[in-house]
Order: sequence, then C-alpha cells, then structure tokens
Amino acid sequence: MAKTEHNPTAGAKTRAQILRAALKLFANNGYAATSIQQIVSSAKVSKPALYYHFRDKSDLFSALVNEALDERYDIMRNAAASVTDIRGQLTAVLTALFDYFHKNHDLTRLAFSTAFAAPGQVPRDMIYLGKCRRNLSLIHTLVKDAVARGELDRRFNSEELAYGFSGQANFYILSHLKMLNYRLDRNAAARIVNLYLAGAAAKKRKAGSDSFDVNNQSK
Amino acid sequence: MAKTEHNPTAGAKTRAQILRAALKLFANNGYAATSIQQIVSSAKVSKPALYYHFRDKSDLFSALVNEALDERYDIMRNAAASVTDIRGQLTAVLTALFDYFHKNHDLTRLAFSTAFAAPGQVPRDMIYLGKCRRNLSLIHTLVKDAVARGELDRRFNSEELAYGFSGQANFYILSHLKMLNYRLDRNAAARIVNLYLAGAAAKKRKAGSDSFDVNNQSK
DNA sequence: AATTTTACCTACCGTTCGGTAGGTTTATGG
DNA sequence: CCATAAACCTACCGAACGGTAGGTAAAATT
Repeated sequence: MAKTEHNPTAGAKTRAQILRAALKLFANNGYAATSIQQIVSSAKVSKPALYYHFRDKSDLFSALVNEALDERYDIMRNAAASVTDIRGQLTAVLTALFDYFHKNHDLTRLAFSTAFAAPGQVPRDMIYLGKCRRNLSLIHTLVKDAVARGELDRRFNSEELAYGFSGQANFYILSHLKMLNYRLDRNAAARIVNLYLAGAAAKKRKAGSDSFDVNNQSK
Repeated sequence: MAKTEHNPTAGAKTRAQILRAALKLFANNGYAATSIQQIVSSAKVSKPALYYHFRDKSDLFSALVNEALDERYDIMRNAAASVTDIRGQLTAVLTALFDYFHKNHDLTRLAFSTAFAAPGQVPRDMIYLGKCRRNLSLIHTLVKDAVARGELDRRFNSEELAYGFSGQANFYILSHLKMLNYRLDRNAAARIVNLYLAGAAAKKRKAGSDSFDVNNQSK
C-alpha cells in the first residue's frame, strides 16, 4: 500500500505521526469528514510529507483499516486457539475483544465504523466486506465444531448459532463506543456467553445436570 | 425543522422530491460524502429550491433521520403491544422490523449508519443517541416485565437480557444490509427468538416441559 | 386592483478540498 | 569528494464545497 518499505529510518517517525493523527481523526469523524489538512495539521507535518508516504487519502485510510481489521482477527483467532470447549472459546474470544477494545479504542471504532458504514462512505473497491465476513466465519467454524462435538444444540443450524453470538458480542462493544455502560471485562464476557448458552427463558426444573452459576463460570 | 408548514400546496412536491433524492444519497454515501449538488441534481430542482425548504444541509439530513428513527420505534412499539407473552412480543417485534426493513431499505440503512457511525461523521448536537437508546429501552421494558412474570430467567439481570436480544436482532438486519444471506421473514424471527430463549447449549434431557420445536413456534 | 407571500430562478460568493510542481536539505554509497 | 536517492519544503492548482444575493412569476390576501 505505502510507497516506502517500512524500515525504521528517518522517515519512519513522520510516517508514524501521520498514522497516529489520521487514526484519531478517521475514527472520530469518518473518512469523508476528515480532511488531509486536518491530518497534517494534527500530525505537525506538511502535506507533501504525507503524500510522500502515502499515495493518496484512500491509501492512508486503507493502511489503517487493514491494520485494525487484521489485528482484531488475529486477536480472536489466538484467543480461540487457547481452549477447546465452546464455552471457553467464546469466553476467551469475547474477553480478548473487550481487552483489545479498552487498549485500542480508536482502532476498534475505526473497524466498526467502516464495517457498518454506508457503502459509499468509504473509498470504493476495497475488500473490507471480506475481512468482516472473516470474523464471522471464525465464530462459525467454532460453533460448527462444537455442534459436531455435541456441545451445542443440533436443532439450530450453525449459521444462526454464529449470528446469535456475533450479534451479541458486537452489539456490546458497539454500545460501549456510543455510551459507557457497565464494564466490559472477563466477568461480563462470561455472563454474556452464559446467556447465549443457557438461553433467556426461565428454566422449569433446575436439574443438577442443567444447572449453572451465572456469576462465576468458565475456567 | 423546515421553514414551511407542510401543507400539501405547490411546494410540497418539490420538497418530497428533495427528500426522496436525499434519502437515497445519504443512505448510500453517508452525510459528509453526499453533496448538496448531488441532491439537487438527482432531485431535478435548483439549489435555492432546496434552501427554501430546508435551512441547511444538516436540517435536511435531520428531517430524514428523525423520520427513520421514529418510524422504526413506532413499528416496534406497535408490534410489542399486540401480544402479551415475551416470546410472542419478541417475535412480533422482530418480524415487524424485518418487514419494515424489506419495505424501507434506505430508511433502515440511514438509521443504522447514523446510529453506528463515528460521532463527528454526522452534524453535531443532534440527539440521535437518545433515539437509539429509546429502542433499547423498549426491549428492556419488555424483558423486565417478562422477568417479573417469571417468563425469563431471574438469574440474568434485565439489562443483559435486553442487550442480548437487541444485539442479535440488530446484527441480523445489519448483515443483511451488507450481504444478502437467508431470508429475513417471520420464520427467521421465530428461530432467532427461539435461540435467544432456549440457548445454544445442547440440552442434556429433553423433558416434556422443556421441549420446543425449532421450526415452528409462537402464536 | 393593489399588495404581499410563496416558491422558486440565475449567477455568484468565499472557502476548502485533494493533490502537485518544482526546489531544497540530509543521509548514503561509490 | 561527488553523485544519487530519500525525505521533505513552499507555494500553488483547478475543482468542488455549502451557501447566498437579488430578481421574478404566480398565487393568495387585503
């Protein structure tokens, strides 16, 4: 994407400043509402300096979004790989996402705005949809395997199982971006997974085999 | 918001043309990426004609978004009022949302883009966050009452129950806006509510009292 | 009939947009 | 010691932006 190889020479600092400033602005104002002038002013570099490191505005944006989406994906994948049962996996994924969210507010916001924005809001011909689908596929694979292992209910197909979990997970993070509600930590993650697995309906009989503790679950 | 009272006189047709063109453009390109010139060209009116009917760009946008958000809210409220049990209510709400989505693609897209967009992407000082919260509150009230009636599991608090359902509901519609997956009809709504109520986990014993039919449920 | 209001029109305003032409400094390799 | 490329700089470009000044034809009001 960028014109230069990213060796840590002189220009690397300038490049980093640009990326940092652009990230904050793109994340908070979106692509179209962020001007090159704002970016270079905020980064305290000149306009040709920016155009030396990036082909054009969409190239700069693209570099940031790809980083955001790829990092999120890796985070999820690594979290899922650390455990084998579905409850542990989903909790680990959710905890990792929450953690990443707290540490990288702007990258998360950027990932979500571009994923859910209007199609023309963002430079066209980019393959962000594929990267968004990829995250869903990851969850899909997880639940599919879990169904095969008998951990999840066979009466639901794996697509709707994946949608159900992804929907809840993304919605929690998304609402947190707009309004701060209660803390998103691993306890919250465990509770969310619990609701997803156990269901919202009141249980008629709390048989020993079906019982669970809402407040402290998973490894 | 608008300068004129909206009596159906001569100018009403022009106003409607502007609104229709603006809706399509805002929904597909977002606020910042849509220019006044594009709108008036698409609506086949002159620029002062637009500025006669709307104070400025944000006023025009505001009129559309408020319509979109208010309509969605009314739809949900009416659907929920038609039944009394939580399964029926959630299914009705979801079915109504799916139906509205199919009939008003652009309005739905507009509602979602503005609800989930970056804060600066949209003209500031608007109270869209309140209107988004309102929808969540509606679900919250529904599940809270259901918990009180003993229909939902008391071990979950009502906030997370509301988040869980809203998350799934919104995510289904959102993904449909990006990529067409399987049909969003009342059958899909029933299945989603089913997953939400029954939970994803495999049931250890399918006792008569706990059994359910995934494929055909609710009233 | 005179006057006011509605509902626009053509033409244009200043600003900002993304992007560049062309020169300059600094590190690097021969 | 010189050439070459990297890493910028000042100054500027045409186009598009949101918005308006000032005039006008037709309808409504007095």
